[in-house]
Amino acid sequence: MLDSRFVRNNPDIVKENLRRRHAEGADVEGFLLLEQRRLSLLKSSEEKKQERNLAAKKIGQEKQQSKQPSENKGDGFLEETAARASLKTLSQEIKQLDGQLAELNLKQDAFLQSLPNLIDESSPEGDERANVLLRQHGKLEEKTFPIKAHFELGQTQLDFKRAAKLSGARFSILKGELAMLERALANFFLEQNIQNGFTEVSPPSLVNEQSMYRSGQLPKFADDVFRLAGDFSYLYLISTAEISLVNLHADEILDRDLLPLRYTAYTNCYRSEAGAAGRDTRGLMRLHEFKKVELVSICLPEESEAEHQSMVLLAEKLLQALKLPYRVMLLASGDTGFSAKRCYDLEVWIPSEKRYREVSSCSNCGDFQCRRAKIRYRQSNGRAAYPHALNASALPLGRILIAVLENFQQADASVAVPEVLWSFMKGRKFIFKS
RNA sequence: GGAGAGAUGGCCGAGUGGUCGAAGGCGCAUGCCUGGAAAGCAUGUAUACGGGUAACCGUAUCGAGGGUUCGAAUCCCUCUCUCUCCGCCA
Repeated sequence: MLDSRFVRNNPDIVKENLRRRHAEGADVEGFLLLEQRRLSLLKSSEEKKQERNLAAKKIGQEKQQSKQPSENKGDGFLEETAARASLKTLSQEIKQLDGQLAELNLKQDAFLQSLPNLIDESSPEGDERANVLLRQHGKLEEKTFPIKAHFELGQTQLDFKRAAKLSGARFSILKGELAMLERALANFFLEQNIQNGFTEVSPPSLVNEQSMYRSGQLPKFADDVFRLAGDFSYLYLISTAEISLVNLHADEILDRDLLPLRYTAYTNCYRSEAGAAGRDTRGLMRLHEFKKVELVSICLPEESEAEHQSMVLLAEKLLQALKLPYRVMLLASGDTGFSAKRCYDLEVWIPSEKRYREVSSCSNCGDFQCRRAKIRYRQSNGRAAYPHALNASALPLGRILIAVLENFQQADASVAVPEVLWSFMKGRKFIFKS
């Protein structure tokens, strides 16, 4: 969320940002008018409160004094009731003003919640076609045999038919060696992340509405997430562990020395894929439920750039260790996520599709999420300030399984297990060997 | 699910209608003391919003929301959360 004062004082920057993000439609001018009205109401409400407080205090003091010696009372009783009557009117006026204010505050909040983060200067302008290729790693090998898509491998170990029976489309069942491979990947990712200074967290996968707002999923992306029904309709299924991890320190003022706080979590992720009907309908590419290892870092503003770079590098190293060909893209303004200032995508080579597909978005959100979530830290001058929040997948299991199955498949439809996973695979060097 | 207890500042904890943004302690910061440190002493130490170049001023906040009152941390109602005991349960 952007600071209301910032929006008030820099409406042109906000408008320009909306244009760059191809997200026009937010009524900035309307917001300015609303703020004008809100601030004038606020002023008169506070002035009336001051008047009321002073008068009430005076009554209190007089009462104290009259208690002590038994002085003359005179017709003080009459005066008192008259004064009280006018104060009562004042109180009612205040109540009315505050009612109107509350309404405007809600509108203000709704508008600010709907504004995306300011895009970083370094992000190229345009939609996804303007994304910039930063670097590429790994060789694209020509196989001597026809490549099979991942869902044509593994026979009964990758079972979409039964998954449909249990749950419907966009669900999967992994069995045997394939399930083990998924677990091996998860363990490998987690252990690498831990070695790189991230603390493992096992958080809830169901979070309340407030958590969804705080990390930026709501209100804009209500269609993309699953929500429980009935008595538990305040709970949402997380679409990424980022939600749980960012909310860990919501409403806290952190000791400066605690930063950076680096967390990694292995969780299921749930997405409605509302806008993706008909896309990636086969295989593991786009599911309602998938598993992912996520990174989140809360760090000092002056360190967030370096932190961003090192998190991308960490995710890249995982792909390198698996020997998967990938490339790194700097996302253009129109393709960068709602909460992010700047975002790098890691894309891995998918042989059956003959193209790179996204496996990780590494975002620097600046203070956007922390302001929303009221995460602060104590500066050395004693004042509280918002730290920066960053997140990255490292890495998602489904899409990495696809990449492993397809990139390392053999002529006999078996698949070579990447060497770094052997120890997690009870020494298996191949799976699907008949 | 049944019965009970509780929620106050970074932490602990006092406070049952007025001078309470809130005693006291811990922690932290600065200064004095010291060869240096500890102890001791002194001073300071919440957040948000609005106004002001600033010093500062105003308003709000004692789990959340509502009510009573001239005035609420304190009284009333609703909700949320935490803890203890019993029952059930992976």
